[in-house]
Formats: sequence, structure tokens, C-alpha cells
Amino acid sequence: MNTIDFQQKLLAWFDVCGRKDLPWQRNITPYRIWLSEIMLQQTQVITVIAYFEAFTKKFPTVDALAHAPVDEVLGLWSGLGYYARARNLHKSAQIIAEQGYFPNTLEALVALPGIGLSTAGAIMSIAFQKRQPILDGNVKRVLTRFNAISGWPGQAEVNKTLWAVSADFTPIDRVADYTQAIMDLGATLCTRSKPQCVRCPVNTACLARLTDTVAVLPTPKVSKKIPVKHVTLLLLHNAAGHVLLEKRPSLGIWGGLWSVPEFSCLQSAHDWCVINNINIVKQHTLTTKRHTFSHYHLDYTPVLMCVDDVDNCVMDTEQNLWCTVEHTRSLGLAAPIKRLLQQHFKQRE
DNA sequence: CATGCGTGGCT
DNA sequence: TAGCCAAGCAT
Repeated sequence: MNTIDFQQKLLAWFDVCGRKDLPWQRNITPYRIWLSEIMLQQTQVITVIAYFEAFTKKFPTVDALAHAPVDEVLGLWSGLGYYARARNLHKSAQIIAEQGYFPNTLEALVALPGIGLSTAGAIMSIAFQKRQPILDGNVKRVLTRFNAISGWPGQAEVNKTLWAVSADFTPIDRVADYTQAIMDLGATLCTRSKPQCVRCPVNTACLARLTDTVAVLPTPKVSKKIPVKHVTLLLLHNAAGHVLLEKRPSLGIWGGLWSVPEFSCLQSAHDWCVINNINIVKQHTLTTKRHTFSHYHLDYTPVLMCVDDVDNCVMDTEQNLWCTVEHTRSLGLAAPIKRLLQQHFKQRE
């Protein structure tokens, strides 16, 4: 099976089984394709849909996005994760608005913050109908299996090979459909676990299937033990029901976002009676949450505390503020903290 | 090249 | 269930 056959079989399958009614597949514009590609980075389709709808409703054009305050952009992004994507999106929108036109070359696209080779390739092929390969997780899975390419795809040598193969397989005609098709194949049939090879349009020539190595491709990265990081998050509220928030440092977890104050250094509950000269009159643990990241688990115990005589407290208004749960929605507040606060105030109602 | 970055789903 | 992964990019 040559590349022409591969393309034809894949496209014929796409015409029948491909996804063609996703929000960003309607009213296709470079802006909408760009936005969808950014949201879809390391994020599944089902998660993105609602965010995409809300985002495009609020910011229908690049100009609208460019002229919005960054906090408003982060607010709409809240819960989607990888918040640098939102900041880069906003920054890029301002650059594009300044230029007066949407960049339509690979070089110009890659020059924008948040756009790498794969995202640029997707925009070029889907929005501009230009022959340009992509190499996302789906394509890596399909190509490593179809060609029985072993070795962890993150490895430079393997990565280089995969880009070359992807470029070789990418057609000139119907390049937008092809790009969508190979991603659909990876997302719906050529999945990591339980791939449905029987339904695959190119299964007769798939080298992994012929050599019975589908289950071990792509080669997984050698994993190492993930350390656990423990922190304590304080949920401080005053008599008016306002919650104390602090703006987190720009580096590290939830960088630049608003969250409840963190006290990871406290050793025992007895230490919590006086914090920032605020008298704590009551405290109890709400729940314990855990999040998994690439290289560590984050264990945090949110602690509910009431404070009295708030008017006499000295607060740093530059880095801290008292705000209501409603306010948190426009602050790009880290999603788990937002949920915690909303749950807390729901119980109070 | 390794690491950091979020959240949710799957096995 | 605890680990792994999902439409990557920046540093």
C-alpha cells in the first residue's frame, strides 16, 4: 500500500465515519481553528466543546479577544488547565490585531507564542488548505503502528522520523479533510487501549497488526516514580461571607491565578490560631484533594476558617483581596479552588 | 533533552 | 486504585 492508497482509504473512511459537526468545524475561520487547536492541546474533545462555545460567544473575533482584559480571558479559561495557553492566546491576538491580518505562513504562525509546529501545521492545512503535516498524539499513534516504528516518540531520532513520515503521507488534495481524518482515526479507532483494528480502513497494510505489535506501540516513555507534594490551603472567610484570595506567584502550580492562601509549612493545628494577625475563632478540615501532574502528586487539605473583627485586620491589598464567589469567576481562579468555594457557599445557603 | 504545566477519564 | 494518558509548547 503506497501513500496514495493510504490517503484514499483514509479519506473514504472519513467521508462515512469522520467527525464533521464539531463546533470549530462549522463556520471555519483561521481564528476559530487556531482557538480550537490551542484548546485541544493535551485536552480531549469532549472537554473542549463547552469552553469553545462560551469563548467564541464572548470573543467572536481576534479583535474582540485582543481588546479584552487578560483576566477576562483567564476567567473563561478557568477549569480548562494549562493556563499559559490562555495568556499566550491573548498575547498572540494582540499581535495579530496589530498586524491587521491573520498570519498564513508556517513561519509566521510558529513565531506567535503558544503555536508550535503541530498547531501551525493544523492551522495551515485546515484553515488555509495548504499542504503541511501535523504530528499530534493521534498521528503519532497511527503512524508508529502503521509503519511499526518503535522507540519513544519523544526521543529526537524517533520524532524526526515521524515528522518525515507524516510529511510523506500528507496529500495536496483534500489536505484539510486528510488532517482531520488521521486525527479522527487515532481518536476513534486507533486508540491507545482496545483499538478497533477490524474497522480500520488501512488495517490490511498496518505493519503493527501484521506483526502483532499494536499493543506495544507507540513505545511508552520509561516512567519514574512520582513524588508527592503536600500543602495546606486555607479557606478564610469573614462575617460577610467574603473569601480571602491571594494572587499566586507567576511561576509554579496555578501560576498567576487567584487562589486561597497556601500554608505548606505549618506543622500542627495549634499553629493556626494566629495568621497575619487575624484571629481564627473556628477551624475544621473540609476535605482532601489530590491532583496528578507529570512529575509530582499534589496533596492539599483545604481548611475552613472563620475570622472575626476583619475591619481591624491589616491586609496587603496589592497581593490579597476579599471577594465573593461570584467574583472568582472572572479572576481565572484555579478550578479546584473555585469548586471548593462554590461547594462551601452552597452549603451555607 | 528533561522538565513544568491542569484537568478529567480510563483501566 | 494508582498510574497513565489526552488535538503540545516553552524553557
